[in-house]
Order: sequence, then structure tokens, then C-alpha cells
Amino acid sequence: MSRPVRQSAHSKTQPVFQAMGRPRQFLPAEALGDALEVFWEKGYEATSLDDLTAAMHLSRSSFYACFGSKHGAMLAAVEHYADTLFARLEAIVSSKPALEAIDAVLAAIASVDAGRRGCFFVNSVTELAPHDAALADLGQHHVARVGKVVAGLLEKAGFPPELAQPRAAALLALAIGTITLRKAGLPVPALETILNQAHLLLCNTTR
Amino acid sequence: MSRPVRQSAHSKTQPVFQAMGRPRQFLPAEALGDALEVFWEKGYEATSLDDLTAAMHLSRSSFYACFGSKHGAMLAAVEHYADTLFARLEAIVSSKPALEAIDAVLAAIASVDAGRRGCFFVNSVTELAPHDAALADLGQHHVARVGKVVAGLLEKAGFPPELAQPRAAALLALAIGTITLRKAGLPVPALETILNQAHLLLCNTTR
DNA sequence: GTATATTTGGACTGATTAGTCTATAATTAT
DNA sequence: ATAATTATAGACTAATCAGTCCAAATATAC
Repeated sequence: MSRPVRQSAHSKTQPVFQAMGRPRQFLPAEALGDALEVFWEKGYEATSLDDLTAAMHLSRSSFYACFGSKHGAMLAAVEHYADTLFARLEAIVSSKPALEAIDAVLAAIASVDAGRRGCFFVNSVTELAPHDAALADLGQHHVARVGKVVAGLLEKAGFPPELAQPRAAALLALAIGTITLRKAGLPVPALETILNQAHLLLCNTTR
Repeated sequence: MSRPVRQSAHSKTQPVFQAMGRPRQFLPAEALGDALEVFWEKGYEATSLDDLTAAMHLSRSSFYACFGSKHGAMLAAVEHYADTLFARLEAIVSSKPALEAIDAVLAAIASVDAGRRGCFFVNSVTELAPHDAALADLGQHHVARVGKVVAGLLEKAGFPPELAQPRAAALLALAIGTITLRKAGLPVPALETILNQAHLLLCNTTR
């Protein structure tokens, strides 16, 4: 909305401080947000460059100058989404006692209220990871760090370390599976019931 | 392989018993199986008609005469896959005591050994359900019937009916989430650990 | 064998694809 | 103002898309 003045860009041709010619007329972060929405709504393959540039209010030239390719924009969008979600998780963790935080983190991952389109990260990994090494790496890294946060939470709640990790993975699987069931048409109350059952995975701290 | 003699076809123009002209030179069920493999490997949008007809050893004419459209073939493939999986589940159910059957059913759904491409049903629902009413219906129906089978198993194992259903949904979510974690790069032993934790959802039959 | 019905291969269609390129507009530094 | 530099719009390209169509081949019923 407001006047873009100077920003670091993805494009390697953009000098950092001494910009001669005309500066960018858009904020890459905002444009990336718009791209994310389209990819989320339609999936990667079903999204055309016309879809993208229309939603981003960009010409093809600007798009390619900034993001390099459709695939590049997709990677950037998924990374941005994962980073944002992870930051939100960390905020939850540092603001609540462990057991409450676990509930809140699971709810945030399952994002039951995000509508039928599900989780953009899950969608993207499901569609692309088997044939896209870059996205597979990104996925592996993100899952690992989220798993670590949840495991840390469990340790804080009294689980021994060797038990915390697999239990965290199970909680993660439960939340992720819930998203898919949402897509398959399960009503929201049923999904909340599922997440509540996660507590059964929390009551036994010895095995 | 062997000589096709007479079969019911998807095409409505095929008479059931009194076929005049040349009979089909392929078995629709076999061709559908080939199509399923391609859709599974590449996803719906990324699969072209050339990909399909090549894998099915069919000309475009034969493909369209038999399946109507790319979308029609996809629906048929997903339905066939779901039916096959469901039949396998029922076979497991009727061959084992309840508690063992639950493990086996979950393992079959999570299909940990099916490789990185995951579950075709989950892939398809994730990619298409939000924008494809026919596939969404199919997905809802299949999830419901699988849920019912698992819930029945839980009742046989001693759970009260009102507890069996949500618990079954949670087990399902766990198995489905495991598939996604597989795609995200988790090693197989970690996945098996997750499925083992499902037992924690089975030990408390009172709440 | 002949007539009939159907399948088949593959050429064809018009639309759409991701990505490139050029001419123009806009902004900065001097 | 002027020169230098960059962003922008949109035409363009070659490939590919899903789907149609027709002539030729083939199998059945009689």
C-alpha cells in the first residue's frame, strides 16, 4: 500500500544501497503473499502464470525478474508459509505452560478453522515432494524443527527425552491427519473431537 | 494378456450381450489399473493424456470411448483404489481378533511400505477435493465407511459405542498423518514408532 | 462372402502453457 | 536538463494441453 523505498530483493542484479534507475514499484513480500494465496487455493500445477501475475498485480517481466520462475516463486511461498507458521508456534510455546501450549500448537497445526483448503505446507509436500528435491528438503527441515519444538514441550511436561521424540511425532501425525480428514469432508466438530483425543497420548509419561 | 471375450464397459453404448461389431481389444479394468499407476505417480494435473494413453497402451479414441474424459478416468481410478483398499480392510477384519485387526488395518492404511508416493486416495483428496464435488463425495463416503469399520472393531474390543467412533477417527487421523510425514521425509522406522503409539489410544476404554 | 457395427491409430483443433524479449516509461544521480 | 539505469506492459514463441474427428482395420452375425 505505502510507498516502497528500498528493499533487499531476490534478484541478484539489484544493488543493495546505490540504486541507480527506477526502483521496484511493489513489495516482494506482499507479492509473495498474493502468490501464496493462489498456490494455496489451486495447487501448484493448476496455477498458471496468468493466475499468478493477475493476483500479484505484476507483469510477467517483473515476476521473472524478482522470482526467477514459477517454481522459484512456489519454493519461496512455501518457505515463507513454513517460517511464519513456525514463528507462530514458538510464540505460543513461550507464552503458555507446557501442557496448554501443546494443545494450542496442535490446534494451530491442524488449523481446523482455515477452511477446506487445508494446510498449504501439507498440500505442497503432498503434491510435489516426491518429484521435487528442493521442496522435499524444505519439508524435511520444517517437520524436523516442528517436531523438536513439540518434543521440547513434552520434556518440559515431564516426559523422558527418549519418549518425548516419538510421542511428539505421533501428535504431529494426528494433527496432520486431521487436516486431511477435513478435506475429505469431516465436519469441524468431529475434527475437534479428534484433537481432544490427543490428550490420551499425553497421560502416560512412562512408556 | 489373454484374450478379452466380453465385458461390461463404462461406455453406455456397449450392448451387454449381443455385441455386433468388433469387440474391445483391451480389458477396461487393466487399462484403469495402468491409469491409476500414472495418476498415483504424477498426480492428476501433472498427468497428460499422452502420459495416460502411453501407459495404458490405448489410442485416444479408445480412451475417450471407454472413460469419457481425463476426469472420468481419474474418478474411476480413485474409486477402484478405494474399493480395493476397503475390501482388503474387511478381509483383515474378518480374519483376526479385534485388537490385532486394528493394528493390521492401521498399518494397511498408513501403507508405510508403499514408498514415497504415499496413498493414492490421500493424494487425490488433497489435490482435488476442494474443487471437485464428485471426488469430494467419493472421499466422504470412503472415509465414513472406513471409520465405521474401525469403530466396529473398537466396539468388539470393549469400547462403548459413543466412544468408539471418535476414537476410530483419531486412529484414522494418526495413520493418515503418518503417510504425510513419510512424504515429508521421515525414515520408515520413525513411522513405525508412530503407529505403535496408537496403542495409547486403545488402552483407555472409559473416556 | 457380405453387411453391419465397432475399435483403432493418428492427424487435427483451438486454447493454454511457461518463459523470452523489446520498446517504452519512470526514476535516480549528476 | 541530461544521462544512466532499471521496471514495466504486453506482444511473442514454441511446446503442450484436453478433446474431436475421420478414414481404415477388424470382428461379428447372418
